[in-house]
Amino acid sequence: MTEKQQNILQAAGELFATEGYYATATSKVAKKAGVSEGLIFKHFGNKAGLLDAILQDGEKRIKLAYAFVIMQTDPKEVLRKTIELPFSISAEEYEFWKLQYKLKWELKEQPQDKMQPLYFSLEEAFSQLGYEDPATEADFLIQLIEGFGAALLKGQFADPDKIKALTLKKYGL
Amino acid sequence: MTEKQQNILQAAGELFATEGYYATATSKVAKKAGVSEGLIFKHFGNKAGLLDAILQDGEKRIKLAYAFVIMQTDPKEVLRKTIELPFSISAEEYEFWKLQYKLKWELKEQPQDKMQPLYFSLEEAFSQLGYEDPATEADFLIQLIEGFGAALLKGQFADPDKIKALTLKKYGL
Amino acid sequence: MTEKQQNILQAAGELFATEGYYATATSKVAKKAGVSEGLIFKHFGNKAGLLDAILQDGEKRIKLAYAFVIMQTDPKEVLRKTIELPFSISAEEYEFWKLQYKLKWELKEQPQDKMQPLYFSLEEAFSQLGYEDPATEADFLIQLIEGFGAALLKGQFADPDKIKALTLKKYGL
Amino acid sequence: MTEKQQNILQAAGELFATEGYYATATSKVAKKAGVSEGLIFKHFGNKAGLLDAILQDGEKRIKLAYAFVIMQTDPKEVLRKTIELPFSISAEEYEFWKLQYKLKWELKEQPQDKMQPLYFSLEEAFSQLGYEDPATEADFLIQLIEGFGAALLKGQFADPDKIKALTLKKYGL
DNA sequence: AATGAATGAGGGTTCATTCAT
DNA sequence: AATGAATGAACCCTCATTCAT
Repeated sequence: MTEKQQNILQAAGELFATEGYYATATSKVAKKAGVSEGLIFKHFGNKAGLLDAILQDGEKRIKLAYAFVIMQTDPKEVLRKTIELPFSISAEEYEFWKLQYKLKWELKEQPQDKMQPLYFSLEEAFSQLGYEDPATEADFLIQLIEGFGAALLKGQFADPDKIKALTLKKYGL
Repeated sequence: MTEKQQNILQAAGELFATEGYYATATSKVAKKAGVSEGLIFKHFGNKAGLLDAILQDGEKRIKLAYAFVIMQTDPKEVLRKTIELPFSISAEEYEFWKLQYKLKWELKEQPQDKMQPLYFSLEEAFSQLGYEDPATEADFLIQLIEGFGAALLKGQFADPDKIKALTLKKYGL
Repeated sequence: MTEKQQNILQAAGELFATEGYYATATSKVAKKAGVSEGLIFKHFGNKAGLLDAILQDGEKRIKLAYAFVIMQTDPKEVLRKTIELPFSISAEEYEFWKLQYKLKWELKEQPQDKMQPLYFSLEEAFSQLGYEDPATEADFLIQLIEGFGAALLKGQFADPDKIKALTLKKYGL
Repeated sequence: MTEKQQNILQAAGELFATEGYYATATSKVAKKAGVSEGLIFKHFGNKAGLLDAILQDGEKRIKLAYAFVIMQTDPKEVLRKTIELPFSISAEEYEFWKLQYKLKWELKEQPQDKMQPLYFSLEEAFSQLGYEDPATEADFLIQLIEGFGAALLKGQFADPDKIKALTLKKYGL
């Protein structure tokens, strides 16, 4: 992967995240990346190919983020790390996550569910903690943190810390 | 409002909901509405004006949906109706809600927060029920049902009823 | 000629004069005239018909302006009145003359030469005054005052009075 | 400047001169230039940009034409060359001048006055020749030749040579 | 006489993509 | 690997004109 390829991915990621996939022209990507328009197509075939490359790159990063949660052995720790996940997004990661959420709504064919491993891990944790219906609890929590992620990215929380604390408390953490 | 205007709004609503705003050509809207393309611009000025008309129409419907919740006097009933809200979307309303969610991510300038009235109502309910931090509880619940709405629209729940039951139970309902 | 017809002619005249014929939409004319778009076509057939009506109306006014010059008996007076013509345009006539000049350049088929009667009158005057080549002198003077008209309408003269005085002097008036 | 760019300018110049700026579609320009329509916008941004390019090109040519007059040292020669200017337009230059005149009336914002240098030169010449009011004489002559130019382009002179001769004679040349 | 909803052709412009260099 | 000139389809929008009322 040459430096220019990296620049293209970086520029496209930012633009797709802020403007959206359809609203971003390849010419804009080229300009922002400091690269000729033709090069994008040389490297990624077409606009969809460019998107794929970004999505694949994203999948790795997401799996990495979840891996840290999953590898916890203490079930309480699994829950805690899961809940803390959306609240710990750093400034650099911000754009990246915005892109993930945005594309989830913009694209017709949903990128495959990347939550699957987390789901199993949560189910196991709830089971160990003696919850009645661990599967549904896992579903519930996953949707909760997805919702939190969305709200945080759109700045809808007056005080994120309070929400985090309340959530942890609800799970006895 | 003539019949053709209605047709345009209907067609545009459906297309924006399924394809997205940017990905939908005005020519497609015209075709689907059985109308000349020029008429769209005669009535709504431009594509953004068409979107506005849809959004305004949507706001009315959303407020109506929430009004039913807010007018409950029993605080427990307020909570119950709030939680049941996303699970009671009928087939006809489905497209409409999909559009609302989709646009929330696609558009740069967020349509104003339509949840405000619900927020106050929930805060009051939690307060009456003796919750420690009613404001944060309201925030929490709103985000929860927003997340549920998104998940339902994308078909991410294996068994919605179980989720609903679990949620009600968590709130002692 | 109804009042609305007058309004249309008035509005169209002003718009054609300031914006140009091609750059003026019939919808703009209708709006300015306070009239429905359809009415223009009811009365004038099409946009070209509207232009024709204006042009014909204009011809009358122009002939009237020249008639005053032509009916002079003293040849010196014919010259003087001819020269004074462009400098005596009042504010109300301003728009009208601008239109005439503008259309002369914008339209492919030139409206017929309205100067013919003036030409004969000038030729006769120059002849009586003993000029060597009266026909060419008439051509010359007509072009001179056309140029002056154009310059005045575009505000290219620092001091119109001086130009007028100089011109009169050159003709011994 | 590639060859295709030249073709576009050439085609646009001719069409703007004969049909007018507003009445000329960019698709027509592209067709005449043997070029895709998109290329016009790649190179000139928009239709107005294309016009600007033509206008700037024109300014150079006009200045060149006047430079020849201005560099004369003999004041009589300055006058003579000024008067001869409009009568010496060759067939190739014809289109170009027609465009200049046409745009002067069609465009709202007048292209800057290109006559300024000639004006100073004429004022000086009249002054040297002992004319009473050189400034007004310069204004007068400039308007005269502008009028002649317009008349020649519209073919309003029965015998241009006679007009030229008469004009020279009036200035004692 | 008058309206205004409705049309369809065409306008300027953007965009993903190709290709010679 | 990289450029940038070039394309053609599609896009949003405007306009003169028609027609039912």
